[in-house]
Amino acid sequence: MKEVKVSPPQTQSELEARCQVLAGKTLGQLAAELSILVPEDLRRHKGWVGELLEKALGADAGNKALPDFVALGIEMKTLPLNALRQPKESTYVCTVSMQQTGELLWQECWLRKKLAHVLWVPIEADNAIPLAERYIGQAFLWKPSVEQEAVLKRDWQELMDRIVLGEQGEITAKEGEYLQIRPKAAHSQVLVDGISSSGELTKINPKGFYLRTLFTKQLLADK
DNA sequence: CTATGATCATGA
DNA sequence: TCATGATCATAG
Repeated sequence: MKEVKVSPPQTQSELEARCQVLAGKTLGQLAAELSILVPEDLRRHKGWVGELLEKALGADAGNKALPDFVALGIEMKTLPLNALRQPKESTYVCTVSMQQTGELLWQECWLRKKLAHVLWVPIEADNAIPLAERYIGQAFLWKPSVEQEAVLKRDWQELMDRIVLGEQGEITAKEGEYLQIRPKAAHSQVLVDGISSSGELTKINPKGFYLRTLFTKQLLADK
């Protein structure tokens, strides 16, 4: 089995056309076309669906800190759906830098850049459906509305303010309306440098920004 | 270790 | 039941 390589889309309409073709296929069909093996389940392959879709659409960013479709500046995210066809999980966006001290600008932050233009790909994710039989839905492009961006900016600023104050150890996933901060690491024993409230260097568990399911439900409803 | 891709699994 | 906190895989 040799994996099929898909070239990067050159235009947005080319990307949309590829999504049109994917919609209505199962993950098993798509994997077969690309000569990729379907795992038993996702327990030890949590990123498999996202990686499959990136390959199918020709994402070319690899694991670099760039949008998936570099030339188009578009980020791709899968949107796992439950049996009710509603988003089932929160969506990971990016890592939180734990040693910020000075001024932080929303206009320049990584999170805003990542969410500037997103291709959402809904995928059946009900665990009652075998992985290979799950259907791919109709993908849609999204840019934050003025209202959405205002809330994201507020959440981001409130959370980043606490990190600047050295309170990152106290942040829980309960904070934030659309955004939340949760652990993002191989396991809870992984530690990175952070700044404590007294300004000292301290070790803490890495964290990431996630979009709440409440928010992605809205996106799906509004599309 | 950091980035990418996320879902798992348990307590409330 | 469901969100929070924990965890899994891979590349560079």
